[in-house]
Amino acid sequence: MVNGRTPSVKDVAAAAGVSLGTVSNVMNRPEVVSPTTRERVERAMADLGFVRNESARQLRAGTSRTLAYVMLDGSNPFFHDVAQGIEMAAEDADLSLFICNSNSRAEREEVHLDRLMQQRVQGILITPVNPEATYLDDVAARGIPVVIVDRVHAGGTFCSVAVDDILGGRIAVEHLAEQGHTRVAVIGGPESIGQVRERLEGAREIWAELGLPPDDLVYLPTAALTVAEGRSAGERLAGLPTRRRPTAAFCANDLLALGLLQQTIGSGLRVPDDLAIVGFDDIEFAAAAAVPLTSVRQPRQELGRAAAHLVLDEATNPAHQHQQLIFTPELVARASTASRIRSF
Amino acid sequence: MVNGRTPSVKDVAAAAGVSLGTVSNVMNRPEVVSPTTRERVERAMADLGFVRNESARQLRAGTSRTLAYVMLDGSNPFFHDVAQGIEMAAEDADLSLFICNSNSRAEREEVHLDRLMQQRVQGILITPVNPEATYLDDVAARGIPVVIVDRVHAGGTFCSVAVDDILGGRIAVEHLAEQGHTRVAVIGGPESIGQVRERLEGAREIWAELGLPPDDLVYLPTAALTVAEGRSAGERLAGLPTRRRPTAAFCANDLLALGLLQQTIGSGLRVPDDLAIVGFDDIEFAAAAAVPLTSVRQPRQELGRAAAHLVLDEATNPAHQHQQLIFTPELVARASTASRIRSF
DNA sequence: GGGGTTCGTTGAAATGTTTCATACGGCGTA
DNA sequence: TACGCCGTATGAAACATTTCAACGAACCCC
Repeated sequence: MVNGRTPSVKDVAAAAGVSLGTVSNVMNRPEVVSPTTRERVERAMADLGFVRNESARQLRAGTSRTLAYVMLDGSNPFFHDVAQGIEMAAEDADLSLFICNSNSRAEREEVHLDRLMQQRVQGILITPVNPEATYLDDVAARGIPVVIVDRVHAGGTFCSVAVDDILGGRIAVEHLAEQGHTRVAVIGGPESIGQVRERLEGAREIWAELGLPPDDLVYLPTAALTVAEGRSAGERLAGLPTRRRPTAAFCANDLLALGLLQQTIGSGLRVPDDLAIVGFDDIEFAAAAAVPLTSVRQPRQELGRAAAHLVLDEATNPAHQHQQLIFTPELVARASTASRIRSF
Repeated sequence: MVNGRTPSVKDVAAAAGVSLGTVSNVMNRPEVVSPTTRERVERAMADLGFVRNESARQLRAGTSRTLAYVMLDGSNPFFHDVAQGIEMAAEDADLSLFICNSNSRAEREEVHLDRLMQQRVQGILITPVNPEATYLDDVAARGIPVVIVDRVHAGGTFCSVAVDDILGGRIAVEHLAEQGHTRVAVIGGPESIGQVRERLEGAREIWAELGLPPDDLVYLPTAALTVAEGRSAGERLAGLPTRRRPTAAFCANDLLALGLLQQTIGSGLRVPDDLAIVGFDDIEFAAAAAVPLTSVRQPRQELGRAAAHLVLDEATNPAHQHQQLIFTPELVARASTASRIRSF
């Protein structure tokens, strides 16, 4: 403790009667220092309550021990599962993970990136508001490895890890068609979000391939991917004339689907009998809904883990090559789409 | 950019034809430098792509621009809402927030704290595995402000922000009793978690005060506060002989309640008619459940915000006094406990 | 025209660590 | 005995920034 100031290596060295360099060696190359002095130094550190100053270490070493993840929406559990995957990989590499949340606002994202660059983080994982934003290129240009998570960068100038969202949309709607639905709602928005665009696109693709009339795939746009917007979409759905009303809905994510589910049941309709519902992401709460939700599963933690490995490779391997990892989504069928023709 | 190295103030100074100190002034005291030189320096910074090195700044200044929150369970949305409250307060103070997750493991918590001390964060907010752990005292002893979130420290040597969990347990069970329930399950665990202990304690207290027989308050312990454990508790509940089976359940948090809700509905029983359910925390998914969940609301974001203010006060105000802030929980009644005697 | 004041800029010191070339002492070998 | 070697320990330099005392120039007032 000494006179109020937090002790430095210098204080430890003085207390142990050795030089600065030796104290540093005890911390970084314990094998080169003799057991007796090492013990003496360690005791001095304990006595003084010495804590290494990471800023000084980093300044000298030029490298930090942190990774960062800038997530798109902190209120969506999906991103926390991704973060957990990153965290595990970071832990294995003995790194800390700095988690930021842009809340889907580009200017917030930019502020975070700026700070992270100042911190000289080893690498940045990001689910960007817009993967083509030029400030992402600026970050990469400064030599900081950047990996896009849950999106693909058109230019291919970053690594990226994503799920095939078009395929995800396809299998969701194909599943509904297989259950005999011939009038289906697709719910999601805003279309400025790439994931949304592609999931809807996949839905339309397969609908056309199945030879079903385009008008029977009803698009209900939403302003965000939230539970509240899901409820509101449910109200609009209920307001449609019976002849036009879909018997099934594909939502662009699980939050929407949960909101829709709630609104539907609350208004006295039955799921799946009156309305079948498919979500996307397969967050934990999807399975836990009162009517367990059919959903398109993304390998959430795996996504994060893979992204972390890519960013570390770029940071440490001079021969690193950018790659675009695409995972395959998988339909998890649950009660919310249980067949209406069960006895067949 | 220059020769591969990232440019420093020195490079900027050379490019702008001024001294080191002037560049620093442009960044930290723009008002003292003349408009023309300032503009010249700013252009040089932009041209070179200069990014201030935060480690060096921090080393010299002795103070970081970060707060940290060590949360107890990253899979519980409650803690993310708390984090969001902290984040907003941090943003107002122009600080970054470092979020860590101990996953309820004390050794992980200790590792995080160690790293945060090395980073010289301005303050640490923590929902600890055990508020009496000695390593928390060690952190405080090194002069880093520590605030306990969602728990109260017995010794009162830290600030803390919490909700009155005993009261929360009381109002939950009182609500059920008011609805006419005379046999109630209380579900939660492990009891090593202080929040759980107190919520159960409050339940027992009010039960006794209402003069109801202790045996009719049935305790079902769980191994964790998760959805899966909630389901498992539901199975045990269903397995009880009809005469002994409670008509209502109070769960120590919403995840348990959601699991219980799902299991109950899945097994063909109706909520609230066959089983009324009260949760705790009032996370967003509580309202969004297919049968909207009655829950004891904690002011989640407010908790985080208040904690952040306390930690900042301790960091900056020499006259700081430790305080224990206790918020009052509030019952939010929804369909999962809608009265069985509605027509009265 | 000299003394004082203000404004803008400078240069050096200081922060806590790591690294690296160097020094030292003891020991085995020629 | 001289030499080289090995295992340890040392001290100084370097990292990028901030801060602060000091300095020069311009200006104002008697």
